[in-house]
Amino acid sequence: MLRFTQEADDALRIVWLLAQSEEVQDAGTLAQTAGIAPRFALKILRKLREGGIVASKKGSTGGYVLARPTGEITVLQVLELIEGPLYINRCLEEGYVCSRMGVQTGRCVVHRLFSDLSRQLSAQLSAITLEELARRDAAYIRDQCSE
Amino acid sequence: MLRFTQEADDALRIVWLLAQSEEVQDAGTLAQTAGIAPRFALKILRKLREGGIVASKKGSTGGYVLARPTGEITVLQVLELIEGPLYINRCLEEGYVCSRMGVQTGRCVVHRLFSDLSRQLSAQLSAITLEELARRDAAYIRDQCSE
DNA sequence: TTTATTGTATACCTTTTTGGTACAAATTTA
DNA sequence: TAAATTTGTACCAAAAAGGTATACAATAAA
Repeated sequence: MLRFTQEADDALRIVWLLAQSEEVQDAGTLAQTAGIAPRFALKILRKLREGGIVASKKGSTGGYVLARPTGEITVLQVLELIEGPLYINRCLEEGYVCSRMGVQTGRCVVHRLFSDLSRQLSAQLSAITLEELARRDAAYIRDQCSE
Repeated sequence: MLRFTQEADDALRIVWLLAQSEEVQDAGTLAQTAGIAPRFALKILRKLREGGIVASKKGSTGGYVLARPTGEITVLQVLELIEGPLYINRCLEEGYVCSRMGVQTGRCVVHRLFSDLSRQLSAQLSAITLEELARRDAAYIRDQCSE
């Protein structure tokens, strides 16, 4: 149905919250303010940590922080970390063998169409860093207030 | 996982095949040349018919034809007919109520991000008609041969 | 050193989506 | 009438997604 998963959406929200403050935030608080089931948030946080987007600190004053500056984390990185490589259609997957409609000769129209779209989308998403997102947010709020 | 469904892909292939020839083509033949399970193709063809993209003719010499000229059928129309409205994320759906992160004030960054992306993608897909697709295909083949 | 708090890891369950099938009925042509 | 085709409804099975349970390990503060 061409949807991002809930999990990817949630991940983005968590990362966004972490980008809003420099301080360590614990999983429970993050989950609550983002509106995510606590256990599920932990699952996501683990993936973010393994992917090097987030760093964790254990113990009673523990929690999570961004592992890198906001200018070095792109939306695409977050989404792909959760969902895997961004391919808009099955036939674009690594190692996918398709025997239909001229693929043998590299002439499948459908394949090329999806391939182009997928590339464009990836390019767009990798151009948006958390820093950029914050800039947009600020600009949006400014515009709202000036009305 | 942000994938178009197999069904949408199949629908596009069927429509593409129909666009290649003016003649009536029966479901069996279409299914075979497109590499789709025969019964499944029928299911798709029914949707395409209800959606006014394809016209059908019953009886022993029956089959399917495009209901409109190729310049008046867009890729978006075909995809949305199968998958429903193109929303890249849940929170963009009609009537979806989201209580998270400033949506109340219309300030949810994530929502706006997905909203923008979704709109862009829709615009792109609705700009591509079957006619345009054929043009691209011809251009592609021309380039291939000139090498 | 104990205890509370937090993260880590694995396995499991439930629901939804997706892909595909069965079968009977209706329609047209030969 | 017989054969070939579309039509329509209902159903089923596999996969993906979303979320939970349980047990365990690490850390910091009391």
